[in-house]
Amino acid sequence: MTPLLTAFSALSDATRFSIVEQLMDEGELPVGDLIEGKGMSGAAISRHLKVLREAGLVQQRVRGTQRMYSVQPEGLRAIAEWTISKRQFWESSLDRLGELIEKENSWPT
Amino acid sequence: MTPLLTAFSALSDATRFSIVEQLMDEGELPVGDLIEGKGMSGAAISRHLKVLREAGLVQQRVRGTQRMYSVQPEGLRAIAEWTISKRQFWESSLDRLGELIEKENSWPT
DNA sequence: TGATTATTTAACCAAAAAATTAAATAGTAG
DNA sequence: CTACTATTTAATTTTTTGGTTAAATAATCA
Repeated sequence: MTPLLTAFSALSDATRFSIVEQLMDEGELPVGDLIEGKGMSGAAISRHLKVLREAGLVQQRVRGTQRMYSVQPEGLRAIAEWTISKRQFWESSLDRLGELIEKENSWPT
Repeated sequence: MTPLLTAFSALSDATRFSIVEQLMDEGELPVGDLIEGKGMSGAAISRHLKVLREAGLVQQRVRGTQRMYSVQPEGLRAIAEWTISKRQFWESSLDRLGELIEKENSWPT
């Protein structure tokens, strides 16, 4: 599977998506912190982390007895590039998007 | 499932992704044209189209005996918004991205 | 109306994905 | 070295996904 499809696939699961969001919000975290509040066994979270790792969305670092996880740009960049390359299909009606992007700062055509 | 996760899920399948790409490249097409070259039965393609429709990624229009499909911005916009809102995580190393975006045209912070 | 074309839906099956519990690994501390 | 903590891997089960063929729908045409 292409890196882009792998990234879409990894993010299509609610648990994995919430892990990525948490790492974006709170920065580098040990697995233990990622298990809390997900309503799932540590083993399940561990396997989700493996999927995210293989998709290039997160990276692992060893600190003593724990593994620290953080967001890795690679997988995300694949999505960003694709999205931007297809922007003609979503930028047309800027209604809600206007909240995020001022129209002065436009993309190159 | 949230619209964003539904969109990721819909695009994570190679066949569905290629349908979306084809519609973006060639514009509105009847189902028959989408079946060709996908190496799969029409019934299978029809079910993939249903998934894409429910994800808001494509729309259907009836023309006589055939259904014409085209890209719909909704689902795509969910991905675009999320990607842009998280750009700090992928814009850092602009190496390959520089090909798409001139640095003068930057996003608002 | 009856046949033809285009597409969807139904019933079914195999393969992949996601969860569980239990066992294995690895680092740290006593 | 032994025990403890943190996390991963194994074995197993359940659920979901994606494909198939056959039947159902719908519009058009002779």
